[in-house]
Amino acid sequence: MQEERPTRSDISKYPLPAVTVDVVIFSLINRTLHVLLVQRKRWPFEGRWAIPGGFIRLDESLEEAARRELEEETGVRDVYLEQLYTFGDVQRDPRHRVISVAYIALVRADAQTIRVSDESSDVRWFPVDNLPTPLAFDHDQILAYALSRLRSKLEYTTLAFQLLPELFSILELKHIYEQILGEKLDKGNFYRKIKEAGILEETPYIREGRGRPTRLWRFRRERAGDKQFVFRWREDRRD
Amino acid sequence: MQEERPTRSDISKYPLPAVTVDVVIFSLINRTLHVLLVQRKRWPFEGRWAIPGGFIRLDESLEEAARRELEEETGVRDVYLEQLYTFGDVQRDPRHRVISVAYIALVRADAQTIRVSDESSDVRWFPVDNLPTPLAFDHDQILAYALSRLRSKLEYTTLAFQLLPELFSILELKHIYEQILGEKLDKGNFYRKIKEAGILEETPYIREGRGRPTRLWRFRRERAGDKQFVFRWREDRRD
DNA sequence: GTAATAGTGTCTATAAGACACTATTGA
DNA sequence: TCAATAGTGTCTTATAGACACTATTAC
Repeated sequence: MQEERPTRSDISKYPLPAVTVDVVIFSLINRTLHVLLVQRKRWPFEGRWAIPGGFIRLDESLEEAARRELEEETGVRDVYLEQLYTFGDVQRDPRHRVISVAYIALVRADAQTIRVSDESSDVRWFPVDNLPTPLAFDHDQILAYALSRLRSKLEYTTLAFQLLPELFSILELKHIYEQILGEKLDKGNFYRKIKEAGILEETPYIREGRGRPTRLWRFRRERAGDKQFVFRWREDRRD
Repeated sequence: MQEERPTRSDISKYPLPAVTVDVVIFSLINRTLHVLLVQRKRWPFEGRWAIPGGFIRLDESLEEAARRELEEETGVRDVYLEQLYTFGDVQRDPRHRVISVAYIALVRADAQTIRVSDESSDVRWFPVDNLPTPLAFDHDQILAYALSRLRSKLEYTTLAFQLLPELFSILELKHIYEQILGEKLDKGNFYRKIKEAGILEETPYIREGRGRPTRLWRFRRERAGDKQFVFRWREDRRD
């Protein structure tokens, strides 16, 4: 397929790749981090599970395409959405040259309803530590990268709040951090640090449970946008 | 342009966007951070400066395309290259729908030679704090993002070494950090921290200058890959 | 009382920042 | 000698981590 390098003025003369948007959708289900996958009906990789996605339309931006996919799969709007990476190996789709712009979405616990599209035979949430591997295409790689990005961003952003309901206890928040980071955190240090950060707002609500009732808190959105906010747990991060 | 959502099986029936790879090429020239820009010959944005880039070929991966662009513009191979972000707003190119996968490249000081292609009337290095704005397309935005990524990654990676020659003094390294971070660093603290990090290897070489001669060091590549290496200067980063 | 969960206090080791000091060259 | 640049030492303060302790509920 050797050819003269096309200039920007004669786009239409040259063969074009297809562009898809794939969305790795995370949510917390039963206090465990899950990811939404769809099962493929058709060749190639029929029967295998895949990250939901689809072709981009010419009249929508990449992020609009990602939001559309997300809503088609989960019926959810207004979620946290972030571009992850663009995957473009020549052979990643056996049919055509397909370049995939991958996004990460965080869906609030319990907010989601799942729809099954006509392209996939099933749609299901999987715990991230028990995935139906191997996935279709290069989706194992995409998902692994999404998880690693999630872990590292958790340490210096308020991303964890995107997974929680409006009101939550501090120990629930700690539990999310432990889920995503995959390690135990010290309770006292967590209390200290989250309170010093000043990003939580106390509410008058109390939730009763088995032991001592727990205070509920709310995320202070206005503070999260402050320039200096960092909530770091470990020093050894590298994206 | 409403249409039925295409499935992965009938790619060819639907209109496709074009995909380009743009490479933001940084280098240190006279101890100052510069970026390589090309001046456009043709409509649109003729006369304006732009980030070098070009269309992707169907037989090369995204990174291969970026390396090819880089070599076409600078003649340089074996440089640090990292995918930055994919820009896909509908109206970013007035002629067609064009999706651009942007890369960052770091070219060693003094290694580069510039070539002028037939598409641009001029190619030139610009100091990052004195750019010929506005640039063509959405390239102001791409460049601003590239700079911010460079700044934040500098704090937790060994990226700065990619800009230095094989042998360098510790104060030269400090100078790069200051250039990219845009702030002064304490000399004593810099010496302490860089030495404790264990990523520099002393060489027997000494360079003479105006004042006291200075010891030259080498970057220990093997240590840079170690799992725990971090070289952080500030705590307030956010990508 | 005990089990269960929520929440606080405190000690210590380490790292960051400020900044003063010493060292080695050329003119 | 001084100017110029290279390099070291030390004090203070902020923070992370470990971990023991107290608090409030149901039974």
